[in-house]
Amino acid sequence: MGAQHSLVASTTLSERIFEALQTAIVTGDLKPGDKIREAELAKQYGTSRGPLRDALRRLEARRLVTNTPNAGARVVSLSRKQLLELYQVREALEGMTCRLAANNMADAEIEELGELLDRHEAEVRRKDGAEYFRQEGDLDFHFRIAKGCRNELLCSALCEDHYQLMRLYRHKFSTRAGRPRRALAEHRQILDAIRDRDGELAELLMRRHIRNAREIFERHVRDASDEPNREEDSQ
Amino acid sequence: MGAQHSLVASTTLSERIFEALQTAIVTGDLKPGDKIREAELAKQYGTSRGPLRDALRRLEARRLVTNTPNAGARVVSLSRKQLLELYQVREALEGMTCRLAANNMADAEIEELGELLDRHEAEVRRKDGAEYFRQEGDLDFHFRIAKGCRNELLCSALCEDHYQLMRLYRHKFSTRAGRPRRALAEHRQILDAIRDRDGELAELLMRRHIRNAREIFERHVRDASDEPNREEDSQ
DNA sequence: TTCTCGTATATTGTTGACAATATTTTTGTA
DNA sequence: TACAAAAATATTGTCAACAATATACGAGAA
Repeated sequence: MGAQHSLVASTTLSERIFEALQTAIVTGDLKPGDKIREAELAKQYGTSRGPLRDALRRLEARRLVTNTPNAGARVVSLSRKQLLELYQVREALEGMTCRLAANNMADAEIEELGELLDRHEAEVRRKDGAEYFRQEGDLDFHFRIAKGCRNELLCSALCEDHYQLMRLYRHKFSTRAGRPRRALAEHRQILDAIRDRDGELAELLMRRHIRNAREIFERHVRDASDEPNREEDSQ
Repeated sequence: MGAQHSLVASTTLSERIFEALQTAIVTGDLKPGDKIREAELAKQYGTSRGPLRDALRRLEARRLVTNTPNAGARVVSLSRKQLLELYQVREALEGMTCRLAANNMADAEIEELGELLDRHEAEVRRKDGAEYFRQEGDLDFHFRIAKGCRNELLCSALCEDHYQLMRLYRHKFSTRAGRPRRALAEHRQILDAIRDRDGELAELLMRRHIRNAREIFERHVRDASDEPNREEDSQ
C-alpha cells in the first residue's frame, strides 16, 4: 500500500479503477474494514475523485465496499452471521446452476471439467498442492459450472458478485485438514451427475457440497472465537 | 414526462434522485429502453450531473438501468430469454427463502400472512380485485416471506433487486384468466407448509409456484410474438 | 437515388474548486 | 486528571467548466 499503481488502457477511467480496486480488495491489498479515503486513492491512481467515486459505487454494488453517507467508504467486513448467510444464498443459487448445467453444458465442456478434476487430484496429492486447491482450484470448479448453466443472470450473480466475496474470505472458509480430499470427492460425484445429465441429482449433490463446507466453517468458527463480530446491516 | 419533479428531504441528493428515478422506472414513468440523458434529467430534478450519475450507478447495480461507456444509459429492457432467466433465479432464491421462513418466521408473522391471504381472497372475488392482486398483491405475499427468512442477504437480493424488476414487467407476467384463483390456492398451500414448520415442503411448493408462473408466461409469450427480442448481455 | 465521408452537434467522461458534514484536536472547567 | 464544549482539520457531497467520444446531419460521388 502507498505505492503508485498503474492502470492498463481500456474503456473508461472509472472502469479501470474499479478493476484495480477490486483486485486490490480480493487479493488482500486492501483489507476488510479498511477506510477508503477518496483523495488519497485518487492520487495513488493518478486521477481525480470523480471516476474514483464512480468506481466505489460499482464496488458497493458487488458488496465489496460499504458506504455510509458523509462518513465515507470501507472495504466490506462480513460478520460470521453474514458469512453463513452467504453460504445459504450460494446453496440456492449453485444448486440451480448445477441442475441447469447438467442439462445445458456441452459434451466438450464436461470433458474439460473432468480434466480439471484430474489436475486437482494430482495437486492435492502433493503436500503443498492442497493449498492451491484450497485457494483457487475449488472456486475454479464452481466457476465452470456457472458458465455451463447458460443462464447469464445466474452466472453473473455468482461469478461477479458471490465468488469475489468468497475469494476475499477464502482464508477463513476452506477446506482444512482432510477436507480437500473430501471436497474433491464431492466434486467427482457432481461431475458424474452432470455427465449422466441428471439435473435433479446434480442439484442435490451441489447443495450438499455447499452445506458441508458451511458446516466445516461453522465448526471452525465455534472453536476459534477470535475476531470481533461486526455487523453490517444491509437495508 | 417533462414535468418538474420535487425531491423529499433526506440524507443525500444522490440517494433522493436514486429513489425518485427508481419509482419513475418501476411505475412506468420511464419506459424500458428509454434513453436517459444526464443533462436533461439533472435539470428536471433541479440538480447537477454529478449526483445524477451517482444515482444512475446505483440503478445499474439493481439492473434497472444499463450503461454503455460513452454512449449513455437506458432503462433496462429485458428480452424474453432474460425474463425466463429471472424466473429461474427467483425459483432458486425464493425456494430457499421459503424453507428458511418456515423455520424462522414468528408465529405472529405467520398469522398476519394468513390474514393477508384472506384479504386477497376477498379481493379476487370482486371482479376488478383480481387486477389488484395481479398488480401488487401477489408480490406482497412473496415480500413478506422474504422478510421472514431472517437472512438479510437473501432478503435484500430479492426485495431490492429482483422484485423491482418484476414490478417493471408485471403487466407481462402474471396471472391472467383463471390464474389469480390458482395462484391464491398455491399461496394457501405454501402458507400451510410454513404453518406446519415444514421447510422442505415449503421450498418445494414455492418452487413449483414459480415454475407455474413461468410456464404461464412462456405460453403467453409463444402466442403473442409481438415485441422485438432485445439482447442485453451482462458480462 | 443511395451510399460514403467529413463536419457539426450533442452527450458523456473528467477535472478542480467550493460547500456541507464528520472527525480530531485544543481549550477550559470541575 | 477527567470530561465537555468549541475551534481546527480532514473528508465527503455538489457544482460548473472543459475534454473526449459518439451521434446526427449534410455534401459529394457513384
